[in-house]
Amino acid sequence: MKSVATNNQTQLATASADPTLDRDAMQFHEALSELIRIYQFRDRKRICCHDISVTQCYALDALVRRGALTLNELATELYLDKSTASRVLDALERKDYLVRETDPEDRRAIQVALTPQGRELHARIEADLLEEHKRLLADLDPEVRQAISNLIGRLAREASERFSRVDGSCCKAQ
Amino acid sequence: MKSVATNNQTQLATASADPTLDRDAMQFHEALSELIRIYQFRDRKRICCHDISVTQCYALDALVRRGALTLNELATELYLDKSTASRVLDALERKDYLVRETDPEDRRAIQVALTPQGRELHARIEADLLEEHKRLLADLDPEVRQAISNLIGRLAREASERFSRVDGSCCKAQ
DNA sequence: TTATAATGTTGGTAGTAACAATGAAATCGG
DNA sequence: CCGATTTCATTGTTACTACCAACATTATAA
Repeated sequence: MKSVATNNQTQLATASADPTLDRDAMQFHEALSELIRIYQFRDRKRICCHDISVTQCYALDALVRRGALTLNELATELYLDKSTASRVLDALERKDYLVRETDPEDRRAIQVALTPQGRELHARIEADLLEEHKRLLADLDPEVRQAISNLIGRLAREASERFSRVDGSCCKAQ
Repeated sequence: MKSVATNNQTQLATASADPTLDRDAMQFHEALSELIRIYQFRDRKRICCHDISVTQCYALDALVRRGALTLNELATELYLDKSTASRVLDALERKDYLVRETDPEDRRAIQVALTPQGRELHARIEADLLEEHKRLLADLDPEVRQAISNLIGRLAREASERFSRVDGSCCKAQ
């Protein structure tokens, strides 16, 4: 179906229905790949500022967005193993960014809650990112900004649906 | 909403010049964060299909885009330490996706070149991604597709400039 | 009550990535 | 030309991440 060394097949697949789709998709693919690539590398060196890692940052963010969570909920939210999530919490708890509290309704479970320091760190990181994004948007027209946000939001939603549907566990790698 | 309860200064900074920028930037920030987040998690489990990791995939991609490279060039391209890049090559060479060849002009250096298998794997991965992106774009108008690609390309370029300029080595983490 | 399931923790293992040190080859200065 | 320095790639070491499996504790079902 998709041995692409040649591009005849993909053309055949959709050319009749939508002649520009292939070219548009190619352009989109190149642009998005580059964007993802840049942000991914940036993540390693910049998002995780102040003294936390990328995963820890996502954990903080999840706790701000969703409020106090149990470890299982957090692990699900972050697509992590619960043991990994537990260790992520260890690190954040050591730095006083959150606390584990036993759930009064289910004494097996814990409620993970941010401390003021954790909330403050998250706010600082968010503010930094927002500032960056503001600079990126500054010289665009307001209606273009709106269009971008809408489109990116839509992309995110569609991507999310697609990825959650498929879920083949690839990448054991080595 | 969100974390930004704290910062009046960002409002002061630009409110007079551009009244919608703050709100637009906020929306953009949320949309983009979500997109990045989704792609980042997907990376871990899906891009790296077939039998290679994310980093290995980027290495393949760099070799396709830039042709044969020395290890140093590749490490720079991937923002990796030389030693890490060398081990990435180990893995890919073991799977016969590339070969190391001594550079005839500098016998300290190696030229890393893809094998036919490596090229074919890259083509297959690209084709998969392209197919996904095609599906994402399929129900958008052609002019909207163009606008998206242009905007994303621009975002990538601006982000790239910004990130390469700053380069504070954060994230020692733990 | 006992059996089963769920929650979170810990141990073990593998992979990733950085820093440091090394060997080998090229380059520079005298 | 020769020694010192620099550059290129690799190996050793260390730290972190993430997965699986096993476990103690608690909840729920039979």
